[in-house]
This record gives sequence, C-alpha cells and structure tokens, in this order.
Amino acid sequence: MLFSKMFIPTLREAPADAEAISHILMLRAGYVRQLAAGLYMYLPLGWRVINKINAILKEEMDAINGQEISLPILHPAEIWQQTGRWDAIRDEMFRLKDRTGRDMCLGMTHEEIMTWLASREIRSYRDMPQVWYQIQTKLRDEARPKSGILRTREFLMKDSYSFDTSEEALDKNYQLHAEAYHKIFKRCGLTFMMVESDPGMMGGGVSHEFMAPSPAGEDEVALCDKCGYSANVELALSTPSQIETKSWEKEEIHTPEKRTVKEVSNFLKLTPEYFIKSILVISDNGPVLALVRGDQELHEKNLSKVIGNHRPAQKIEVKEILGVEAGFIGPIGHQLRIVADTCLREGAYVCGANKPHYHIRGIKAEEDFAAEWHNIHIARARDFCVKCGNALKVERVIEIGNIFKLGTKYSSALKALYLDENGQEKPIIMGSYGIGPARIAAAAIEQNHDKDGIIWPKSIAPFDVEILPLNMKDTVTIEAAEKLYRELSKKGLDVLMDDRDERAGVKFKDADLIGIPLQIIIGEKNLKEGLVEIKNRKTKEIVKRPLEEARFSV
RNA sequence: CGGGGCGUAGCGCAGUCCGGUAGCGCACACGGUUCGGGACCGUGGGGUCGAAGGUUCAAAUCCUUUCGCCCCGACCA
Repeated sequence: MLFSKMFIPTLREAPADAEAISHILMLRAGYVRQLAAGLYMYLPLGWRVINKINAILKEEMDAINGQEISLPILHPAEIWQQTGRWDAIRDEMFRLKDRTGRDMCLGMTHEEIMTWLASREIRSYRDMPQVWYQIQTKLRDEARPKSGILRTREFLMKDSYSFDTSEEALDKNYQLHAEAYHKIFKRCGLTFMMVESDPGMMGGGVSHEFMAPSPAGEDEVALCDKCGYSANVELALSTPSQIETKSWEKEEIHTPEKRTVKEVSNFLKLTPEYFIKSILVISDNGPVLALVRGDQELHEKNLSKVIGNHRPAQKIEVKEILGVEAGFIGPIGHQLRIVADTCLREGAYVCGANKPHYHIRGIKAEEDFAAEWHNIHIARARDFCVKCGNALKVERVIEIGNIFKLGTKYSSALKALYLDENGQEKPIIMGSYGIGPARIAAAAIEQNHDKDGIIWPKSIAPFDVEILPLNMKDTVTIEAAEKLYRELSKKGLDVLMDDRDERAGVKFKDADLIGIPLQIIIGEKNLKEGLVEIKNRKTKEIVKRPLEEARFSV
C-alpha cells in the first residue's frame, strides 16, 4: 500500500477532549475519528487493525468448533419481554417503534436472539453440542461513554454461545472458551489475566473476566502472587490486617462536632482501624445497620447478597430511625438488624454512641451488640488472601473479554427445549462468551507505546513493515524502494511505503506515531554503499543491511 | 442522573472579568530557498464566535434558555 494513496490523517496535536493514551494516539495517528459521544468511525489504518484482530478471533473460535453466523441488530421487543430483560433493563437499551407501531430495540447483546434460534432448530440431544458465534455490532445507550474507543455506545463484539445437554458438557465448552481466550489474547500481544467475576444480570452462576492491566482501565482486580487467587474487586474476598486488642474500659467520650472517622480518629489520636463505621441502609424489608472497620469501605454488592436490594438512608431517615444525626450512630441501644464485617468480631472499638456529640470507647462484639457476620468490606491492596494468607495486590485493568455459564435462564424463558435419550423434554444448557475487538486494540496501545507513538504487537499491526524512501526526488532511492516493496509483498507481507514527497523528519515522525513494528529506511548515503537501515520500532535499534538481503531480515 | 470544565478557522489556543473593525501558532494554497527527526521567507484563502431569545447606539464579551463535548462520581446485562 502506498502512503500517498491511503487516507492517514495524522495530527501533530491531539484534540483537547482526548484523555486516555490510546484515545490520543489513535486520533493523532489517524486510526479513528469521533462522530458523537461514544460513536467512532474507524479510518483505513484503524479498520485494518480491527480486521487483524477479528481474523485471530475467527481462527481461534473455529478451532474449538465455533460456527460463525450473523444475527440482526434490530430486534422485536417480544423476545426481550419473554426473558424479562425488556423491563429489567432501563435506559441503557435503545428502543424504537417500527412503522406499524411495533416495539423494537437495538441489540445490546444477543442471548435472546441466539436462544430464539436454538429454540426453533435444536430438538434432540443429538443436535448438540453447538457453538455459534458472530462478530457483530452492539448498541448500548451508555450513561457515560468515555476513554475513546474503550467505552462506546456502539461497538463490535465477538459473542459466542454454547448449547449443551448437561452441566458437564457446559463445563467443557466453558473450559474450551477459556483456553481459546488465552490463545487469542496471547496472540494479540497483550498482558492479561483471567479473574473471577460477578455474573450480574446475565444470570447464571460462574463467570470469569479477562483483564488487561492498564491505568486506563475501569475495573480493579485483587491478586495474590502466591496462590494465584484473582478476582474482580466487585466480589473479591480478603482478610484485613489484624490489630492489637486494646484493653479499654467501656466509656462514653465527648466528641464535639466530630462526625467522620477521620475527625474522630484525629481527635482521639487513634488510627482508623480502631473505629466501627456504621452505615444505615434501607432494604426492601426495612432499615439495616451495616458495620465495617473504620479503615474499610462497605462492599455494596456483598451486602446485597445478605440483605437484598438496598439504598443508603437519607440524612432525615437516619435521624427518624436512630434519633441522632449520621455522625454519631452506632450498633448499640436499638433493635435494628445489624450486618457486620467479620473482622469486627475480634477486638475493642470506638463507635458512635447514638447520642449527639458522643462516641463510646471499648465496644466489643457479642458483649455489647449482636450482629450477622459477613464479609462486607471491599478488598484493598495489603489486605490478605483468604486462601493462603499472602498479601494481596490490587491492579487497575481493562476488561477485554468475559465468559458466563448461563445455565437455563434463557432457554427456559424462550422454551429452547430438547428431547433427551429418554424422550424427556429439557431446557438447553447455555454459556455465553464475549470479546471486544476495539478494547483489544486500545489495551494493546495502552500497554505498548512510548512518547513518539504506538508500538503495535506484530500480530495486530495494520502493516508488517513500513518502507521509508527518504528522498523521493532521487531515482536510485525510488528504484530501491520499489524493488524492496515488490519483494516483501511477494513474501505475503503487508507493506506500507511512504512514497510522499515529504521531508525525512515528517516521515520518521509519522512512522513512529503510526507504530508499524518494523521500518526500512532507504537513504541516499547508505544506498551508495548498497545499504538500507532496518529499524525496530520498539527498541529503536537500527541495523544496516545490504539492499539485496533486506528482504531476508523481515 | 449528581458535581466540575469547555464550545472562537481543519487542529491547538488568546480575546469574555471591564461591550466598540475577530486574532495567534500549526495545517491548507501559490512562489522561492531548503532536504536524515514534524524546515525557512513571502503572499493568500478560510470564522453565522455551538444555537435561540433578550439588554444596548453597538454583543464573542452582559442576561435568559437551550444543544453539544470532556472529566469525576453513580450506573455498566
């Protein structure tokens, strides 16, 4: 491909509204342009990258007997109504009506449609297993699109679905997908890990996420180097640091105007670990007091597992229910349901006295209050692994893929049933598995760049090699460049040649920005000795090779 | 949806407080000189100042409304 014939609008300066590195570099290097919030267009270079990634996805999906199909993105509402998601999902679904007034929506994902197809076509246990996949556009009216192509309202997703007759068979397809995903991300040159995740509203039991470490990520995972425990902090468990039990006599202390843990701990010259943080929430069954240690944050999702739906109490509610403002509430002196973090079972603490401007020192669990004990704190770095006791790390990550065991949630709702060996009618057992190609591209840039631009992993670079003939007015240079271009193309390589009549500096800058892994620089002086330079974009190493042999070095 | 910021030429910005001929750099076009890390000189084209309404002799600037984009948070099937 000739640079002069390709649309590569590079930018010297990044548009002001780009923040994430991958976003800035993709704009500057001419890979993408933004149409509106969360809507991006892929320009020739960007689309080549996506297609390279898609090719890898297809190879690895085919290798586990996945079959590529293509489903509509415009869906009739009825199918989503049958699984209950039409109502369960609120503003995030794009909805519309067709000309006859029929409710429709744009697909956020394709469990419903895939299952609908299976319900029509799979009748016997003999028809399974099946793994169907597509690389298809999804639409979600995101509350907050952000970070360039990392979180958009319209995006491509490789989504596959497995249909099986037993949990064991599902396990096998799940495992095959996990292995395929490892291969895919490895081939794409990413640093990544597989972690336990919260299935959320996908339903079903087990799920894992594939995470690429990057400061640009939106998720955090807790990791144990020793035993390999790794989980999204949304569900990670941890053992907090132990603290020495103080031998306090129980007493009320006057703490005027000291409301937060920070204020009271400063006032009493105690570290926050010696406090109980009391949080009043309103559940569907009335108010509940949640307790965590002063240095911890309440884990909403874990609390939900214990008490179901809940929301924080408003200030007025706190006063109505406990008779005192939020800064001075505690677990004693009332009959509220109490759910406390397990670590509070041991030790003596300071907590609110349920009396204005007073706290109590020397509170002990069981002696002074009764509670239901659960792990309801958010795991933090330097907490300890619940499995092996080693110190945990917490890392910021980009979610690049996920796998879910769906079970029969969708097949039951949509009557995707089959007859087993005994003529019994049973729901198909399903799994669903997603990967975002654009996120792979963005994560690759986040993990591989320098001050000059992108450094693509070879496997997903838009081209394998870029030839830079420095002086386009020199016929010897041009001839050498064209010869090399033909030779490399003949080898089956994707070659970009910067044939523009630009100064050398411009070509160097653009080449580094665009990030093709190898550059072959053809300069007049070297060429007089029959030499060209081969430059590694990542290491910046340059080796000189005879023109005649250059093709063997690529 | 809550909090914050920003909309002036393709991009980056100044001008807005304190109303008075719309500017700078880059990019673009033409001419010349240059030519291995985003060249230099000269000339030139390009803007309903996000939009609507209002105040005023006069609005990029003041007031009201509205739209868009970004960031933090909530949310994230």
